[in-house]
Amino acid sequence: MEITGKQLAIMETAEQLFADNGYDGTSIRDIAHQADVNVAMISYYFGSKEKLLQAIFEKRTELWRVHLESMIEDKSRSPMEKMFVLIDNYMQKIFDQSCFHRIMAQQQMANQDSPVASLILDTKRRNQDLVKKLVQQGQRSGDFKKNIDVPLLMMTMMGTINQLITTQHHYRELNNLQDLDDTEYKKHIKKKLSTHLKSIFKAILSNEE
Amino acid sequence: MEITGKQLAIMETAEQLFADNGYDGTSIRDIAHQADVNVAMISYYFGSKEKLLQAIFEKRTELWRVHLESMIEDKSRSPMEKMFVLIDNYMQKIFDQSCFHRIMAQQQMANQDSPVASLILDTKRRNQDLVKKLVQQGQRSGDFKKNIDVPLLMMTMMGTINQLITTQHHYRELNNLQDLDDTEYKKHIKKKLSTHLKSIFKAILSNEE
DNA sequence: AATTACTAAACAAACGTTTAATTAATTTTT
DNA sequence: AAAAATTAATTAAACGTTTGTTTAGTAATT
Repeated sequence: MEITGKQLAIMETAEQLFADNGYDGTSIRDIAHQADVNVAMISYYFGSKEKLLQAIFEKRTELWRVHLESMIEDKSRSPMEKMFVLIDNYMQKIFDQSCFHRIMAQQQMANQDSPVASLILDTKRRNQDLVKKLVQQGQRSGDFKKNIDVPLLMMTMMGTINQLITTQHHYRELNNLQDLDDTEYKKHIKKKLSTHLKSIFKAILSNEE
Repeated sequence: MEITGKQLAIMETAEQLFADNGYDGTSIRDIAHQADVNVAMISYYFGSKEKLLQAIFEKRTELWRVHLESMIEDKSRSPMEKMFVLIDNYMQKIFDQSCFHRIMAQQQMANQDSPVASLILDTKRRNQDLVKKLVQQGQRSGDFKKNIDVPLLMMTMMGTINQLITTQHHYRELNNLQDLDDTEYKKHIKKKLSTHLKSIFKAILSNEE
């Protein structure tokens, strides 16, 4: 099924509204109005509200996987370098798709099983396996320590970035950065966060005494 | 206003349902049914659905503040020890009130200003100020490094714990820990997380080369 | 006797979805 | 290439539920 302009407009509008007001806090009429389409078009194109959410998830999770796999198998970088690339890639992805990421955060918080819930779990499982592979590479080459808790490491990376993305508006106010414009602010916080995470990873992973 | 048994039942039920299904995903009738009270009682006692949420927030944020303040002024502990106590206290609090914490997470994710939104922001600002104070103590005594980004440090602590709490059910499955019973599992993960966070904090804060 | 706690029923508004009718685009037939 | 037939896109209105809240009346407590 090819995606027309109108379908894309619906999906993008829905993404923003779901992120800001939650899935249940957003009505079909809200979306239709903001995307400037008739209410019936959403059922017509996607079938239902939930299937619209699914469509958004499928579109967003499509490309991410392949990217990660090839990066890990890259022979030209050291394990620690790869880990740093991973951090920057993950950050970039989430900054670029912050609305979608916020939807994902609220969906995985909900304690109910839905089509998207299992989609999220699958993605996470795959990602964790890949990172585990990368950690093992580093351990074999002697670059990394022996006892690494991969799930906890992932939790720190994802959790820290997540915390920043989900509470951006708070962070800015808490640190008196309102005078910076949006792009300036984003650049600033990205640089800071990247350095921060890398130093944490180095401290946890690195074998130097 | 004193809280009767029935009001408490409503608040506790609401807390769990809000956490599991989201605020908008939970209806007044859901709460009334599960708490075994008449639908009208919720409006009668709390005024509205939103005021019920506010009541839950006020009850939960009441005691936390005083506790933190006295802990930081404690002269018998070193700055690093205090930081470790802070980590354990924060973890304990969130584990004990995981439902409430999940509600808070979804509320601070929403990009809209509500009574609870400003309540959250206030609490965060206060907490961050207190931690900043503690960091300065450590810097004056020479225990901590000079350049510490307090907001980022907080983000890592809260983010990591948050990530664990909001995705507990995932974590358990991802690490094949289903055979452990609930209390056993909680004990296990708490111990792990505590060590993990402390080693991160030590790496970031400590002045030893 | 008067206030408080509680209930079942009703309220209007909003919800996601469907229907039936109309317009636009595409394909088939002349 | 023009006309007719067919399919797809779009609309306004209506559907039946569910939503949060209120009302008017009853039972319990003070």
